[in-house]
Amino acid sequence: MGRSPCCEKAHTNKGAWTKEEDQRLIDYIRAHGEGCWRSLPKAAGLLRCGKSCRLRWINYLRPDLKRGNFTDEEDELIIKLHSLLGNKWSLIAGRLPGRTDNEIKNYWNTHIKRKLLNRGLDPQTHRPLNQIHNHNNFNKYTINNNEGIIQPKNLIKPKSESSFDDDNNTSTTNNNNCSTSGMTADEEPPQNVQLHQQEQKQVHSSTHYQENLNLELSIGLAPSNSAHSRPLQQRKQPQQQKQVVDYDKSFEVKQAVCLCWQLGFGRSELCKNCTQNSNGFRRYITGL
DNA sequence: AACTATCGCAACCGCAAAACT
DNA sequence: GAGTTTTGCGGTTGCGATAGT
Repeated sequence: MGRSPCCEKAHTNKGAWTKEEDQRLIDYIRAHGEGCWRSLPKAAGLLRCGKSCRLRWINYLRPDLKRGNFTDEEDELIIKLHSLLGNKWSLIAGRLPGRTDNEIKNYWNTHIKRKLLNRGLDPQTHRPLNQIHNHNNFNKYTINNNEGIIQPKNLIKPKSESSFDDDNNTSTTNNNNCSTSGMTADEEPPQNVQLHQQEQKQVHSSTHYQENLNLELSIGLAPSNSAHSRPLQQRKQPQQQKQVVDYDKSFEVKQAVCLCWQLGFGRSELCKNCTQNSNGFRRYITGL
Protein backbone atom coordinates (compact mmCIF):
# COMPACT_ATOMS: atom_id res chain seq x y z
CA MET A 1 0.00 0.00 0.00
CA GLY A 2 2.70 2.43 -0.86
CA ARG A 3 1.99 6.05 -1.37
CA SER A 4 2.35 7.53 -4.74
CA PRO A 5 4.84 10.36 -4.95
CA CYS A 6 3.43 13.82 -4.44
CA CYS A 7 4.60 14.85 -7.85
CA GLU A 8 6.30 13.63 -10.93
CA LYS A 9 9.88 13.88 -9.94
CA ALA A 10 11.17 13.46 -13.43
CA HIS A 11 10.15 16.92 -14.52
CA THR A 12 10.59 18.98 -11.42
CA ASN A 13 13.32 21.36 -10.48
CA LYS A 14 15.10 20.99 -7.21
CA GLY A 15 17.40 23.11 -5.17
CA ALA A 16 17.48 26.84 -4.78
CA TRP A 17 14.64 28.87 -6.20
CA THR A 18 15.27 31.44 -8.84
CA LYS A 19 13.82 34.93 -8.73
CA GLU A 20 11.64 34.08 -11.66
CA GLU A 21 10.21 31.08 -9.91
CA ASP A 22 9.58 33.12 -6.80
CA GLN A 23 7.78 35.75 -8.81
CA ARG A 24 5.62 33.19 -10.53
CA LEU A 25 4.63 31.71 -7.23
CA ILE A 26 3.91 35.07 -5.67
CA ASP A 27 1.88 36.18 -8.65
CA TYR A 28 -0.12 33.01 -8.69
CA ILE A 29 -0.92 33.06 -5.00
CA ARG A 30 -1.79 36.72 -5.12
CA ALA A 31 -4.24 35.99 -7.87
CA HIS A 32 -5.65 32.70 -6.69
CA GLY A 33 -4.70 32.26 -3.07
CA GLU A 34 -3.18 29.18 -1.55
CA GLY A 35 -5.09 26.51 -3.30
CA CYS A 36 -4.32 22.87 -3.79
CA TRP A 37 -0.58 22.67 -3.51
CA ARG A 38 -0.47 19.61 -5.67
CA SER A 39 -1.99 21.31 -8.64
CA LEU A 40 -0.51 24.72 -7.98
CA PRO A 41 2.84 24.22 -9.68
CA LYS A 42 1.25 23.25 -12.95
CA ALA A 43 -1.28 26.03 -12.76
CA ALA A 44 1.40 28.54 -11.95
CA GLY A 45 3.71 27.27 -14.63
CA LEU A 46 6.32 26.06 -12.22
CA LEU A 47 8.40 22.96 -12.63
CA ARG A 48 8.32 22.31 -8.94
CA CYS A 49 6.80 19.85 -6.57
CA GLY A 50 3.75 21.18 -4.75
CA LYS A 51 5.44 20.51 -1.50
CA SER A 52 8.36 22.60 -2.56
CA CYS A 53 6.06 25.46 -3.52
CA ARG A 54 4.30 25.32 -0.22
CA LEU A 55 7.56 25.38 1.67
CA ARG A 56 8.93 28.23 -0.37
CA TRP A 57 5.81 30.27 0.18
CA ILE A 58 5.47 29.58 3.86
CA ASN A 59 9.10 29.96 4.78
CA TYR A 60 10.24 32.66 2.46
CA LEU A 61 7.73 34.44 0.30
CA ARG A 62 4.77 35.03 2.55
CA PRO A 63 4.20 38.74 2.93
CA ASP A 64 3.77 38.70 6.67
CA LEU A 65 7.17 37.27 7.37
CA LYS A 66 9.41 39.18 9.66
CA ARG A 67 12.97 38.94 8.43
CA GLY A 68 15.99 39.76 10.45
CA ASN A 69 17.42 38.93 13.79
CA PHE A 70 15.44 37.58 16.64
CA THR A 71 14.95 39.93 19.53
CA ASP A 72 15.75 39.03 23.11
CA GLU A 73 12.05 38.89 23.82
CA GLU A 74 11.58 36.42 21.01
CA ASP A 75 14.50 34.37 22.30
CA GLU A 76 13.00 34.12 25.72
CA LEU A 77 9.58 33.37 24.36
CA ILE A 78 10.95 30.57 22.24
CA ILE A 79 12.76 29.11 25.20
CA LYS A 80 9.68 29.26 27.33
CA LEU A 81 7.51 27.78 24.67
CA HIS A 82 9.99 25.05 23.98
CA SER A 83 10.09 24.16 27.64
CA LEU A 84 6.35 23.68 27.45
CA LEU A 85 5.89 22.25 24.00
CA GLY A 86 9.14 20.58 23.10
CA ASN A 87 10.07 20.43 19.44
CA LYS A 88 6.64 21.47 18.28
CA TRP A 89 8.04 24.13 16.03
CA SER A 90 4.83 24.88 14.26
CA LEU A 91 3.07 25.52 17.54
CA ILE A 92 5.91 27.70 18.71
CA ALA A 93 5.92 29.55 15.41
CA GLY A 94 2.22 30.12 15.84
CA ARG A 95 3.04 32.27 18.82
CA LEU A 96 5.70 34.33 17.13
CA PRO A 97 4.26 36.68 14.58
CA GLY A 98 6.12 36.66 11.32
CA ARG A 99 8.33 33.73 12.20
CA THR A 100 8.16 30.32 10.59
CA ASP A 101 8.60 26.93 12.13
CA ASN A 102 11.61 26.29 9.95
CA GLU A 103 13.20 29.56 10.93
CA ILE A 104 12.64 28.92 14.61
CA LYS A 105 13.90 25.38 14.30
CA ASN A 106 17.07 26.59 12.63
CA TYR A 107 17.47 29.38 15.13
CA TRP A 108 17.02 26.96 17.95
CA ASN A 109 19.62 24.59 16.64
CA THR A 110 22.17 27.27 15.86
CA HIS A 111 21.73 29.77 18.66
CA ILE A 112 19.36 28.99 21.45
CA LYS A 113 20.67 25.53 22.07
CA ARG A 114 24.05 27.02 22.65
CA LYS A 115 22.60 29.73 24.79
CA LEU A 116 20.93 27.20 27.04
CA LEU A 117 23.99 25.04 27.22
CA ASN A 118 25.92 28.05 28.20
CA ARG A 119 23.49 28.62 31.00
CA GLY A 120 24.12 25.08 32.08
CA LEU A 121 20.74 23.88 30.89
CA ASP A 122 19.96 20.89 28.79
CA PRO A 123 18.22 22.17 25.67
CA GLN A 124 15.83 19.28 25.53
CA THR A 125 14.74 19.08 29.11
CA HIS A 126 15.50 22.64 30.23
CA ARG A 127 16.94 21.14 33.35
CA PRO A 128 20.38 21.83 34.72
CA LEU A 129 22.99 19.71 33.08
CA ASN A 130 24.25 18.39 36.39
CA GLN A 131 20.84 16.86 36.98
CA ILE A 132 21.07 15.20 33.67
CA HIS A 133 24.46 14.00 34.63
CA ASN A 134 23.15 12.57 37.83
CA HIS A 135 20.06 10.96 36.44
CA ASN A 136 20.49 10.04 32.88
CA ASN A 137 23.95 10.30 31.56
CA PHE A 138 26.07 9.00 34.30
CA ASN A 139 27.92 6.78 31.94
CA LYS A 140 28.39 9.43 29.34
CA TYR A 141 29.85 12.26 31.36
CA THR A 142 32.28 12.97 34.04
CA ILE A 143 32.72 16.08 36.04
CA ASN A 144 36.00 17.69 36.66
CA ASN A 145 35.53 18.62 40.24
CA ASN A 146 38.27 21.13 40.26
CA GLU A 147 36.60 23.22 37.65
CA GLY A 148 33.02 22.18 37.68
CA ILE A 149 33.31 21.14 34.09
CA ILE A 150 31.14 18.49 32.57
CA GLN A 151 32.85 16.38 29.97
CA PRO A 152 31.95 13.36 27.98
CA LYS A 153 34.04 10.53 29.24
CA ASN A 154 35.30 9.67 25.85
CA LEU A 155 35.96 13.24 24.96
CA ILE A 156 37.79 13.75 21.75
CA LYS A 157 38.99 17.25 21.49
CA PRO A 158 37.86 18.81 18.26
CA LYS A 159 40.38 20.15 15.88
CA SER A 160 39.14 23.64 16.38
CA GLU A 161 36.80 24.99 18.94
CA SER A 162 34.07 27.51 18.69
CA SER A 163 33.39 29.51 21.75
CA PHE A 164 30.05 30.52 23.02
CA ASP A 165 29.96 34.08 21.98
CA ASP A 166 26.27 34.61 22.03
CA ASP A 167 24.60 37.29 23.99
CA ASN A 168 26.04 37.96 27.37
CA ASN A 169 27.85 34.76 27.70
CA THR A 170 31.30 36.10 27.85
CA SER A 171 32.11 34.54 31.17
CA THR A 172 32.20 31.05 29.80
CA THR A 173 33.60 31.60 26.42
CA ASN A 174 37.27 31.40 26.81
CA ASN A 175 39.08 28.14 26.80
CA ASN A 176 36.03 26.10 27.16
CA ASN A 177 36.45 24.16 24.00
CA CYS A 178 32.77 24.08 23.47
CA SER A 179 31.68 22.94 20.10
CA THR A 180 28.10 22.12 19.39
CA SER A 181 28.18 22.07 15.67
CA GLY A 182 26.34 19.24 14.16
CA MET A 183 24.86 18.25 17.45
CA THR A 184 21.54 16.58 17.24
CA ALA A 185 18.70 16.69 19.66
CA ASP A 186 19.69 13.39 21.12
CA GLU A 187 23.29 14.15 21.51
CA GLU A 188 25.34 15.43 24.29
CA PRO A 189 25.75 18.73 25.98
CA PRO A 190 28.83 20.73 25.27
CA GLN A 191 32.05 19.20 26.08
CA ASN A 192 32.72 21.67 28.80
CA VAL A 193 30.22 23.72 30.64
CA GLN A 194 31.33 25.89 33.45
CA LEU A 195 28.82 27.09 35.92
CA HIS A 196 29.85 30.27 37.51
CA GLN A 197 27.96 31.75 40.34
CA GLN A 198 26.12 34.21 38.21
CA GLU A 199 25.15 31.53 35.80
CA GLN A 200 24.02 29.32 38.58
CA LYS A 201 21.53 32.04 39.35
CA GLN A 202 20.43 32.03 35.76
CA VAL A 203 20.09 28.31 35.89
CA HIS A 204 17.99 28.60 38.95
CA SER A 205 15.67 31.14 37.47
CA SER A 206 15.53 29.40 34.13
CA THR A 207 14.53 26.10 35.58
CA HIS A 208 11.59 27.80 37.12
CA TYR A 209 10.10 28.91 33.88
CA GLN A 210 7.23 26.62 34.25
CA GLU A 211 6.62 27.69 37.76
CA ASN A 212 6.60 31.30 36.71
CA LEU A 213 4.40 30.74 33.76
CA ASN A 214 0.75 31.09 33.94
CA LEU A 215 -0.14 27.60 32.93
CA GLU A 216 -3.77 28.26 32.58
CA LEU A 217 -2.94 29.83 29.29
CA SER A 218 -3.83 26.54 27.66
CA ILE A 219 -1.33 27.71 25.14
CA GLY A 220 -3.94 27.91 22.47
CA LEU A 221 -2.98 24.40 21.69
CA ALA A 222 -5.34 24.57 18.90
CA PRO A 223 -8.65 22.83 18.72
CA SER A 224 -9.92 20.83 21.55
CA ASN A 225 -10.40 17.64 19.63
CA SER A 226 -7.28 17.65 17.59
CA ALA A 227 -4.44 20.03 17.58
CA HIS A 228 -3.97 19.68 13.88
CA SER A 229 -7.41 19.21 12.52
CA ARG A 230 -8.31 21.50 9.71
CA PRO A 231 -11.78 22.88 9.27
CA LEU A 232 -13.63 20.84 6.75
CA GLN A 233 -14.60 23.97 4.90
CA GLN A 234 -11.04 24.95 4.42
CA ARG A 235 -10.43 22.54 1.60
CA LYS A 236 -13.70 23.05 -0.11
CA GLN A 237 -13.90 26.80 0.02
CA PRO A 238 -12.47 28.88 -2.74
CA GLN A 239 -9.28 30.42 -1.56
CA GLN A 240 -10.37 34.00 -1.54
CA GLN A 241 -13.00 33.11 0.95
CA LYS A 242 -10.84 30.85 2.97
CA GLN A 243 -9.35 33.37 5.29
CA VAL A 244 -12.68 34.93 6.00
CA VAL A 245 -14.07 31.55 6.74
CA ASP A 246 -11.25 30.86 9.10
CA TYR A 247 -11.81 34.07 10.94
CA ASP A 248 -15.46 33.52 11.38
CA LYS A 249 -15.76 29.86 11.91
CA SER A 250 -12.86 28.83 14.00
CA PHE A 251 -14.28 28.71 17.45
CA GLU A 252 -11.09 27.78 19.12
CA VAL A 253 -9.33 30.67 17.53
CA LYS A 254 -11.85 33.02 18.99
CA GLN A 255 -11.20 31.45 22.33
CA ALA A 256 -7.48 31.54 22.02
CA VAL A 257 -5.44 34.07 23.81
CA CYS A 258 -2.27 35.90 23.06
CA LEU A 259 0.38 33.77 24.59
CA CYS A 260 2.98 36.45 24.81
CA TRP A 261 0.60 38.34 26.99
CA GLN A 262 0.05 35.29 29.09
CA LEU A 263 3.74 34.79 29.33
CA GLY A 264 4.28 38.23 30.61
CA PHE A 265 5.12 40.08 27.43
CA GLY A 266 1.81 41.80 27.51
CA ARG A 267 3.12 45.26 26.97
CA SER A 268 5.74 44.33 24.49
CA GLU A 269 5.86 44.99 20.81
CA LEU A 270 5.14 41.37 20.24
CA CYS A 271 1.80 41.67 21.77
CA LYS A 272 1.01 44.73 19.74
CA ASN A 273 1.74 42.76 16.67
CA CYS A 274 -0.59 40.08 17.80
CA THR A 275 -3.42 42.44 18.06
CA GLN A 276 -2.63 44.31 14.90
CA ASN A 277 -2.24 41.36 12.65
CA SER A 278 -3.07 42.88 9.38
CA ASN A 279 -2.20 40.75 6.45
CA GLY A 280 -5.03 38.39 6.70
CA PHE A 281 -2.71 35.79 8.09
CA ARG A 282 -4.12 35.56 11.49
CA ARG A 283 -2.42 33.67 14.19
CA TYR A 284 -3.35 35.67 17.17
CA ILE A 285 -6.57 36.79 18.56
CA THR A 286 -7.03 40.01 20.33
CA GLY A 287 -9.89 39.71 22.71
CA LEU A 288 -7.68 40.84 25.53
C1' DA B 1 46.32 33.96 -1.59
C1' DA B 2 44.94 29.36 -0.96
C1' DC B 3 43.07 25.98 1.66
C1' DT B 4 40.21 24.10 5.41
C1' DA B 5 36.80 24.17 8.98
C1' DT B 6 32.68 25.89 10.73
C1' DC B 7 28.32 28.18 10.66
C1' DG B 8 23.72 29.28 9.24
C1' DC B 9 20.01 28.94 6.33
C1' DA B 10 17.12 27.07 2.63
C1' DA B 11 15.39 23.09 0.94
C1' DC B 12 14.50 18.17 0.89
C1' DC B 13 12.77 13.76 2.75
C1' DG B 14 9.94 10.56 5.14
C1' DC B 15 6.21 10.01 7.89
C1' DA B 16 1.69 10.62 10.20
C1' DA B 17 -2.70 12.35 10.16
C1' DA B 18 -6.53 14.52 8.01
C1' DA B 19 -9.42 14.70 4.16
C1' DC B 20 -11.41 12.67 0.39
C1' DT B 21 -13.60 8.99 -2.59
C1' DG C 1 -15.17 1.32 6.67
C1' DA C 2 -11.30 0.85 3.62
C1' DG C 3 -8.24 2.60 0.53
C1' DT C 4 -6.15 6.66 -1.57
C1' DT C 5 -4.63 11.38 -1.81
C1' DT C 6 -3.09 15.58 0.16
C1' DT C 7 -1.20 18.36 3.61
C1' DG C 8 1.78 19.63 7.26
C1' DC C 9 5.41 18.60 10.51
C1' DG C 10 9.96 17.52 12.30
C1' DG C 11 14.46 15.83 11.26
C1' DT C 12 18.16 16.05 8.22
C1' DT C 13 21.10 17.45 4.45
C1' DG C 14 23.47 20.44 1.10
C1' DC C 15 25.72 24.36 0.08
C1' DG C 16 27.18 29.17 0.13
C1' DA C 17 29.32 32.48 3.24
C1' DT C 18 32.55 33.45 6.58
C1' DA C 19 36.35 32.74 9.74
C1' DG C 20 40.58 30.73 10.79
C1' DT C 21 45.16 28.86 9.58
